[in-house]
Amino acid sequence: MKHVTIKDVAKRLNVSVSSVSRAFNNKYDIKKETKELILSTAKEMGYYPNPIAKKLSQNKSLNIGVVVPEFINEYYSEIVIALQDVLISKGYQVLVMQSDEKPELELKNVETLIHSMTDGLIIAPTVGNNNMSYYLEQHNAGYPIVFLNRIDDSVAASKVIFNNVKWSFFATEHLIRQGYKKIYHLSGYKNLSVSKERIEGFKKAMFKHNVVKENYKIIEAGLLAEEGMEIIEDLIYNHDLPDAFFCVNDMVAMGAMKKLRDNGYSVPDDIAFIGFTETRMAELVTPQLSSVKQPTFKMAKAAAELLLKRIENANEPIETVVMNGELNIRESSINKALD
Amino acid sequence: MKHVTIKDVAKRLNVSVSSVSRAFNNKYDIKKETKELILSTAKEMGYYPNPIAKKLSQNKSLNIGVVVPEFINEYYSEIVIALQDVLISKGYQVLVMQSDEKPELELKNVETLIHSMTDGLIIAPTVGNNNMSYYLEQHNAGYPIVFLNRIDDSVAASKVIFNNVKWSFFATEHLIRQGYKKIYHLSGYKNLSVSKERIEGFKKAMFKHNVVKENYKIIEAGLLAEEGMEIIEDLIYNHDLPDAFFCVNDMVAMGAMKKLRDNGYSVPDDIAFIGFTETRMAELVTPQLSSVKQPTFKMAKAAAELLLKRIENANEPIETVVMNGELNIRESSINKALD
DNA sequence: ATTTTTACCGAAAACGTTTCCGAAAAATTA
DNA sequence: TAATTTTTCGGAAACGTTTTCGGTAAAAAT
Repeated sequence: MKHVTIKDVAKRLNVSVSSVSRAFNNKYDIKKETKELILSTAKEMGYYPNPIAKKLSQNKSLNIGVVVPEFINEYYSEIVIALQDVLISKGYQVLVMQSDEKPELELKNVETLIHSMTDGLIIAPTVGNNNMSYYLEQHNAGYPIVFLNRIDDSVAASKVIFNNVKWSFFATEHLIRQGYKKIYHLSGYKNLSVSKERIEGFKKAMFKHNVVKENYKIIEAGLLAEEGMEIIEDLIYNHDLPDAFFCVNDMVAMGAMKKLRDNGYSVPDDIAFIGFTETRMAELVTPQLSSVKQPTFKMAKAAAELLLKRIENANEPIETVVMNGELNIRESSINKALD
Repeated sequence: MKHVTIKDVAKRLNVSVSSVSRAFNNKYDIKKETKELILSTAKEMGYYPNPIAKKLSQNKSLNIGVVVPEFINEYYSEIVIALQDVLISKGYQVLVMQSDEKPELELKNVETLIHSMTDGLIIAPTVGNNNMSYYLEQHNAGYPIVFLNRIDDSVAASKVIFNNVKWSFFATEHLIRQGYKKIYHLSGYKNLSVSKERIEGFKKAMFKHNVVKENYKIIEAGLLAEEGMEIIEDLIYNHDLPDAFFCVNDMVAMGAMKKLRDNGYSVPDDIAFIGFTETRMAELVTPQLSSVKQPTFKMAKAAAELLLKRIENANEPIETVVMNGELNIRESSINKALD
């Protein structure tokens, strides 16, 4: 596997390497005919510029780091795919790493990526945000970072977030309007900013509609189907079931629904459900699950573009993009008694 | 963002750059004390070797290309995650690209990866395997490639495949043993090798148990839930429903089950189901879906290791690894009439 | 005491590009 | 025709490493 280099094609044509370089990056002065001659014989010789040499010479890695908590679930898979779409089309390579919801691993990954000379970083931080000070330090030292989700509004860096408060408010209000009186929220880990925000939206709806304290409850479940199932087991054991559940995400909702069905309850006739961060499975389960759809692709695209702007111009002002979603009402939250 | 280079630390200590290099790659002769001195002041100065320069100098990119049809579904997400696990731990970076089941895009991705100087490639080829000759040409020219899934046994290259024939035989036989008389197979795209193999296993079971032609059928569905749903619509319209379905994957099975439930059929009482390539959702749907679990992590690990062996030693003989799975029987395929 | 070996280190070439600088050639102007 | 400008190109430095080669000094062997 001997590779053809720029020198080989220069030698073949008796031109200088600079001319060959010029031919490939139509940037500098070069005669049209020589350029075409160079390009055609280069092609014939099977020459492709070595990107590594290019990176070294230009002091740009054209690599971008991405750190997500996981990408086994649809949400972050879609995020990663969308990020790749945008960044690859701009000539970048994308290095994806998972933090696995572990702050130490996340920090290690970020350090690895920074020391690997990535030109910038997009990160969806995990729960323990002790690392944030390090990230901000790097950010302020001029290393471009864009945050995606899971981040407090106060952080002085570019970020793309979903309006969790607003849409969990809408989701909850929808349950109230359907006539459900007793509504529980199965929340995510409470130190996650998205969990906090969804709790806030839930509470807002309760306050607005004057639901009394006895008729709502916030229970910390987690993000996994199993965690939804466990909570339901407890609630059944304690004879403490509401009319409806608003769940932090679809997986928790599906786990909870499953456990209820297995215990003879019917959804939505006995208990209604609405999820969050819609998955494709929402339409495939019975009953179909109502949920809030997030504009994953748009969010990732925005994050990528924000990052590229900061890479190209270090003085680009920081920016916060807040995205909205849509409420998809399906069978699981429709109160037939309303008709 | 000025980076500390090897020269900076050499200058600071009045040693040569070669000594600093030696200190970092404990390969050549260097006195223990000087090495430690260099390492400690390097750390203090915040020096990290520039991997790009290292790659150029060593003529190794330490990059590995991975091409999968998609990674929005669990299966390839897990594959990618497992590949990354192994390869990153060996010091490689992984560049993942999707072919989106489009042969042209796949070819383009592979070319990009090869020209990006990746040290090797792991690929799960998509349907139109017109590209195979190009891949084999590169392979024979000394570029290390390992194939994963979706590939004919005849291809003279290293590969890791799942024993589809055997396990679809087992899955089908399980349905027969449960007493189902009329069994249809919803297959994947017929030009995909995995589809062909699963069809073969299905047929084998039919022949072994002397099921007559009128009592089985192979219907090309695809790989998506929607495609499973469409087929069911047709079958209902034609009053042509069997006792049981063996589906090419869980998504098709879930789509089909959904459509049947919506039309008043009960699973498994009216019609039984078994899927393939188990997903986490199999346990969350009602009834829980029987399926064949593939050892995703093991398969990816094997592929990564095969590739690394070929990268380290070009004369490493090619190897075919055939993996087995497990049959997970759940509610969807249990015939209550049997008791 | 002399020779030989060993341990350690520096100089410099190499990896394959880009890009600055200056010069030759061509085109334009006077 | 001479002078000036513009176009085109080659030489060489630079990017940050690794690694070969050779050399010196110290240690070991004779």
